[in-house]
Amino acid sequence: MSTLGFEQHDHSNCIQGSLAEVENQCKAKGLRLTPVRRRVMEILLDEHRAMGAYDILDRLRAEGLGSQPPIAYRALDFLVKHRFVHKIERLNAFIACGHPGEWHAPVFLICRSCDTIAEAHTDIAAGRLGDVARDAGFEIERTVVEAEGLCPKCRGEAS
Amino acid sequence: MSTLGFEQHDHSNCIQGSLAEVENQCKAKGLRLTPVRRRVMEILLDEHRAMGAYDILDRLRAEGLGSQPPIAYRALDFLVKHRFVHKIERLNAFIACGHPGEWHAPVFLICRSCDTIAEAHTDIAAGRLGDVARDAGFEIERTVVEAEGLCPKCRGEAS
DNA sequence: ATGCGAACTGTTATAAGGTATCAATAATCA
DNA sequence: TGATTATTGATACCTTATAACAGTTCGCAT
Repeated sequence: MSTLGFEQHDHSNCIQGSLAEVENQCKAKGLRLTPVRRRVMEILLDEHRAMGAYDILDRLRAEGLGSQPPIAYRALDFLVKHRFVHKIERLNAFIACGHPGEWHAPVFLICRSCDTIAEAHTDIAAGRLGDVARDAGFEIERTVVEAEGLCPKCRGEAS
Repeated sequence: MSTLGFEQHDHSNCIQGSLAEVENQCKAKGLRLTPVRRRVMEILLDEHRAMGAYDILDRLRAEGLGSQPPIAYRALDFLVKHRFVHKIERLNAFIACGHPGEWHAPVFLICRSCDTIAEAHTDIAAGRLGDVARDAGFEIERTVVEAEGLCPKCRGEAS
């Protein structure tokens, strides 16, 4: 189990590292990290928060990289498909993955107060969810696991 | 742990029972189960599947119970708030709860082939998700746990 | 190097999901 | 009964997402 997101970190380093990792993964798998896709990845890494597709599109538009919804959605589809980016279903928003490319079933902890999102990894399908699926004879292909609540910082302030 | 949804059952009985349960819960808690709210609950019980808000609105409209989006969304907000109905975030759709009113954190198993959805209950926050949250110092208030894959029936057919 | 198929981009149009606002009405209770 | 609150009705609007098709670029086999 590992968690990222509520701690401080060297962000410029994290951007470079993640981007390099995405590039490596693409090279290794023969995927095309085109300028739009690369830029969407960079934007999400840079902002380090969940962004709506139209927020991303606004930034692309400002940079002359495309101004219509399909441009952003197609890039996001690619990045999500290859697990470089995750979609937060609860928020209809997208966030850069903390472990790009590695196989994992992510778990998100969403703070309703400060909107920070932590991404954790644990073999959730081996836990209760796995029990439930096994019991029902259900074969899991993808999971959406999101918890909403208060992060450590906001918990402290609320009390 | 309990699962409902991939088995056959006496549906008219299940509708009556659930509706009676909702009525009881409302009476007990002093909630107003108005005609629109009651009808939305009935529609969802009747269809026994995840429905979009606009699907529900179409049925309300046909019955003269309101024709504009807020009518449906307000009724759904009420039903979701009091846990008589759940929202499936992955599908932007709503489904009648299998255990109306009881406290629970639902888990959904969504079949991508036949669109059937099973609702299971397990104390998921006490499992891996709980571990992750505890580790991060995060206080969980709500959870979204949805698995996509193949139900027993479609698994059999696919092989 | 050239031509072919597949993948990607650009563009238009539109579908689907959801909310803000304010006026009118109905229920609750002092 | 009158004040208060919850609910409904209606208009307008915003956000999120996709379909469809034409044009372009890429990668590869000849």
